[in-house]
Amino acid sequence: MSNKTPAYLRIKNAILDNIHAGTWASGTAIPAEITLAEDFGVSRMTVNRAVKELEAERVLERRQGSGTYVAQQKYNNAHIEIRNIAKDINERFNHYRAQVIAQKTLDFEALNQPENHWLNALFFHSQPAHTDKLYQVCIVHYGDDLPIQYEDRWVNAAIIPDFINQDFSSINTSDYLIDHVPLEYGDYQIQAKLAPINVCEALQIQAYEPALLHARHTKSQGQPVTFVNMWHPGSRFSFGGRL
Amino acid sequence: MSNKTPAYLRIKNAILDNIHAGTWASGTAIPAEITLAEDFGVSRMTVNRAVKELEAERVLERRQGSGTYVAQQKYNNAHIEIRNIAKDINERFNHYRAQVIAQKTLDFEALNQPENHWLNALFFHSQPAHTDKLYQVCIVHYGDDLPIQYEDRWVNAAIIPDFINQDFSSINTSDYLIDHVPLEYGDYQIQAKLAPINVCEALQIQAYEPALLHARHTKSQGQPVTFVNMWHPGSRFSFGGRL
DNA sequence: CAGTGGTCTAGACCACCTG
DNA sequence: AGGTGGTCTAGACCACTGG
Repeated sequence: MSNKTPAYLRIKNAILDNIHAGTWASGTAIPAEITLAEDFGVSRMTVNRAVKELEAERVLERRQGSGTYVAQQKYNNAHIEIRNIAKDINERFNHYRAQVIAQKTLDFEALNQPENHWLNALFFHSQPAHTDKLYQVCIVHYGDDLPIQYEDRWVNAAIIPDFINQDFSSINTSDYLIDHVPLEYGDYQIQAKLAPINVCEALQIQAYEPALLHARHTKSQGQPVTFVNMWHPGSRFSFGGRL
Repeated sequence: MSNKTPAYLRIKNAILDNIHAGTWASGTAIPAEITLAEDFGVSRMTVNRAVKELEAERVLERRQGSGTYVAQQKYNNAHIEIRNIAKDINERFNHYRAQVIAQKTLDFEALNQPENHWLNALFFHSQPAHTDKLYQVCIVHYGDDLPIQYEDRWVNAAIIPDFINQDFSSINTSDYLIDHVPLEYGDYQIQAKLAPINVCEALQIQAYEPALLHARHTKSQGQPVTFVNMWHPGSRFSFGGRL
């Protein structure tokens, strides 16, 4: 009951609820800042923050002098596609196989361990609630029995509670996520790095062999859904595309 | 002041200037919000906006109760578009400089050397004519005197005969190409690799440090125009973007 | 023109970190 | 305990859009 949740977050969620429920359809204008401020009993600056953040997350679009509109559902416009490693490997190799290394739940207590604080920053504004949970899976993807990708993924349990019960040696994590949530926003980073020891071993590479790290953070309707580190052996993997 | 630029932008730029000038080094704390507010003669909320945006841009890191710190600067680049390294570096660093390492012409005889056969495959269907020529340029791009990119580029002389006469320490190769030929198609590849010795030296990195290689092949009206290898230090460069 | 978002103020209370 | 960022208020003026 007692919400120590910041007002701007309550407003963001309320707006998202309205969008999700279909009350505010894509392309239509939502109430003006001043109206929302009155409705929620807060100052306009607080509403402004909520709306501005949803704009940054591409849930809303604002036009000065005109209004604030619900953004159109966006398809994948030729940016980095959400790649499916299973399909990619099947295109280039004869045989694809996934080996699940770990599959576990991080509860409130685990999230409060210092080594997991960076996850809280990504998922829970650094302040996990007692009910917050993350699922973690580590999967090695093989092409013709050669490791191609080490996938280290965290998933917000509140959004996809059933994620942890899947058999990811037969179901691809990306496929499962795409089927169960509309992924609408994310950022990624691609780096060349030396991989940690355990990753090197899983990928069957030497410690000094460059690895290609593809990290991605994905949100759906303003909520962080998943963060994933995808490590690839530099010698067996490259990232390609067309302009 | 009667400047038309918003106060929060002036403050952002002032902070960036201090970082670029080295006054505020990576990892050190910058003045508190209230201090900056007094210094700039604005309210704390205005400073808050400036600092919060720089945090979102990963220029600063904030810790509640502790302070605001200059983040480890890491170069970031979206690789979807045809990017201009000069512009990118100018956005991120104070000073951009290009050093031309080599600039030469490969004639029919040179193209028939075994070590150049792969170029023939890319440009001339493996069968160069006597009149076929390629230009080659090697350029190191610096941000604040730190090497960010080693550019090794080959250009089809038949399409842009005047390419070789340009001064690429002042003109960007991409700019020149875009201005002189309609680039309509290309493919790229991104790899993690150990760079050749000469590239390591030019980039001022150790031989075992992973490098991020971005290779691109561009065509215009069905004719191969340019092939380029762009090497980046893994420690100072990453590709990033949004979905 | 009236309504909207863009920006800004001068305060305030709180949670958190560090000495 | 004192300083820091996190949040919030109740106003304000401006620039822009639309009818």
